[in-house]
Amino acid sequence: MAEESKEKTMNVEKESQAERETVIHKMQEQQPDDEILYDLAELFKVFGDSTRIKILYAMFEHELCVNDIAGLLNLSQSSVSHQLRILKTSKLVKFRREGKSIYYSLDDEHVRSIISMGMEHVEE
Amino acid sequence: MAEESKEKTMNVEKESQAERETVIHKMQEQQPDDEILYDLAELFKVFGDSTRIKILYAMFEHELCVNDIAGLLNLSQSSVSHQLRILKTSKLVKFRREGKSIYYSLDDEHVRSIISMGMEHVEE
DNA sequence: TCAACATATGTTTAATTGTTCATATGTATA
DNA sequence: TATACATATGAACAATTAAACATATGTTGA
Repeated sequence: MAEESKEKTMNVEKESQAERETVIHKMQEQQPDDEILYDLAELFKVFGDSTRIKILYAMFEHELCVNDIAGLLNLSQSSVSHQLRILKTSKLVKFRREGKSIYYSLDDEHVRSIISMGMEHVEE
Repeated sequence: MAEESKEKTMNVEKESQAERETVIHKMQEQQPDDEILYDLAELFKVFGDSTRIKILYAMFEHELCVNDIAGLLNLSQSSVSHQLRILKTSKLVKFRREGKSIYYSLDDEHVRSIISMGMEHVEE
């Protein structure tokens, strides 16, 4: 009796173990291509620098030119320009020229959403 | 006449320039504390590594133990464990012990949302 | 308690990356 | 077109960090 119960339990465990392996196997197929996950990581890497986050956040409400940003955040013009290039390349910001100045702004709503979600997580 | 028109234009430009400066000044006050933006960047930094993204994505549907992950993603046990520690510290994953194994899963819906948002941006 | 398994941690090394300084490009105006 | 202003770019350096290897901790069952 105790023997049977034990065996039964073991069988159940074996089965759920086998099931788990099947699930895991399926997951391996469902997992997106490495390339896409690599791109995804690259995207978050761009958000993962405090200077760039400050720049992005500053543009939340209003477009800004390079000098505005440098003054606002107390950063060198060069540093801001380098970071804006990275943000441009990742399509996180867009820009328009007006005379001598170039005005930058957030490229789309995804950017806002991602930052907002992150904020919610951080503020807990 | 032409003179007056020019002056008027200049005034308008001056005013909007002053307005812009006011707006920028307000922004400086609205900008969250440096510390929060620093934490936010730190959070995204955690998402900004392809190994960690792969691990997180693997856990999208199902909890996994360290060995599962290592096997699934073809990573060393050590590497997975190190990365899980980082994910734990950032509260992106939670875990429960079952016998010898420790099962990890995504900590909350924010994690899923942030990754999904990122995916949408990348897939464009 | 001991052996085997699962996970965690410490350390070293190679590669990545943000900033700074110097300089270049581009634009408007006198 | 010459000068000043706004932005971009190149190169060098310092700091960060992921992976690998070795080892430690913790758990189970004999």
